[in-house]
Amino acid sequence: MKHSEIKDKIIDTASDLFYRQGYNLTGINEIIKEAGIAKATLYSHFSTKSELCVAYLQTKNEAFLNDLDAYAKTRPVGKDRVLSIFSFLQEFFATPYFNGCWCVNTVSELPAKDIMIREEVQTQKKKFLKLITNLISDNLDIEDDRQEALAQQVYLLYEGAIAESNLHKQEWPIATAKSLCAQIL
Amino acid sequence: MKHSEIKDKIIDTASDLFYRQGYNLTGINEIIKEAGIAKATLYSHFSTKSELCVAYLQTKNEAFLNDLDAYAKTRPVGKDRVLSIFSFLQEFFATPYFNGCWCVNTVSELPAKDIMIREEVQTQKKKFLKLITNLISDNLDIEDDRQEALAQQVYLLYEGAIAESNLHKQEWPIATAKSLCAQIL
DNA sequence: GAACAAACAGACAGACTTGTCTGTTTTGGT
DNA sequence: ACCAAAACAGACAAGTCTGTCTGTTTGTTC
Repeated sequence: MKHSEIKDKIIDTASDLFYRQGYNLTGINEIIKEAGIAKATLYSHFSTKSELCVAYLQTKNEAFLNDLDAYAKTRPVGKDRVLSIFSFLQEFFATPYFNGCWCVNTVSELPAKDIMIREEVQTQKKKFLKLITNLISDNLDIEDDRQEALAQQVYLLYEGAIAESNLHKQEWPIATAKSLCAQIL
Repeated sequence: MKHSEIKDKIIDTASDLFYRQGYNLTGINEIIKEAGIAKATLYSHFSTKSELCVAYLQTKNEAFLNDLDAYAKTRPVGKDRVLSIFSFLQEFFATPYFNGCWCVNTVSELPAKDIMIREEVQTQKKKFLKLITNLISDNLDIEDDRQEALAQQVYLLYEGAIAESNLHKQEWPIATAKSLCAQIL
């Protein structure tokens, strides 16, 4: 296996475990066992567990933004395309892998003073907000100075929906957010 | 100190630490040191750390519902009284103690299979949803069959606001939720 | 084939964790 | 003033964790 392939394998395995079980409840030993690599190999790629956590968040978020963007493009231009972020979430919720938002989950586990990871999460959420803003400006006929405020509202609905559908293990928060979003667009 | 006073002291201390630092990052030894009690005393009141966690969530939630209810009653009847839940959140956010939602934070830390605490959180959130429903039916002139759906929307906005204001450490998600709520009432 | 880099297995240090247990001191009710 | 219940201090068991280190094996390049 190539050097970079091993690195990817580590990230993939860690991502799966971190997301399913949580960061603190997943040990380094479990990761290396699952990935089938030696401990020294992991530490030659990532010098701390925290560093691996950042890679996990980045990888997960990049895939999310790409998948969501591709998904939206399959919908007809207009309102539908903006609302598709909730359809996307509904499909994600229906899978057995769904466990809420990786960013929120990770931040909840860390001490408030762990600035590095909190900032990483904030950066990623800003990218997501940017994606929503672009969806709105590309698909709706709204004056420029209202776009930002509308994007924040949609963002808030999405975040509420993913958190609450996970907490209750029910779909209604997503449906509620979607219909409210349709109402304000 | 009376028996029940010691129990309260344990819960108060544990609540403070669990909320500030997280459940997994707070050890039993830290709690007893901070509370100034012996370990055996703690274990005579709570047989496991998990049991103490349930007491923490119940106490915190009860206080929250009572405080919120009392706060709302200081506002004029009508829309204002419903919107006051966001003013309440804004005041909470402004304190140095603010660290998001204790329920969401705790659930994020626990293994998915920890049913007991997840169910406790779901129960408490249903009580909160009930409080919102009551606020709506008491203060707005809305047909009965729309009340439940509206309450779910307001609930979703609140939950999004508390989570995101905590994640970004900024107030705008609360203001956004409040104005969107005012729009749909 | 020799040499060098990287992955391997796994022991180990040191510091944590929860929960139990022993034995001593304090406290409250009669 | 006595007695029992309860709180005290803290050692201890048995397990967890991250990160380091030693030594062996594999794979690639010259």
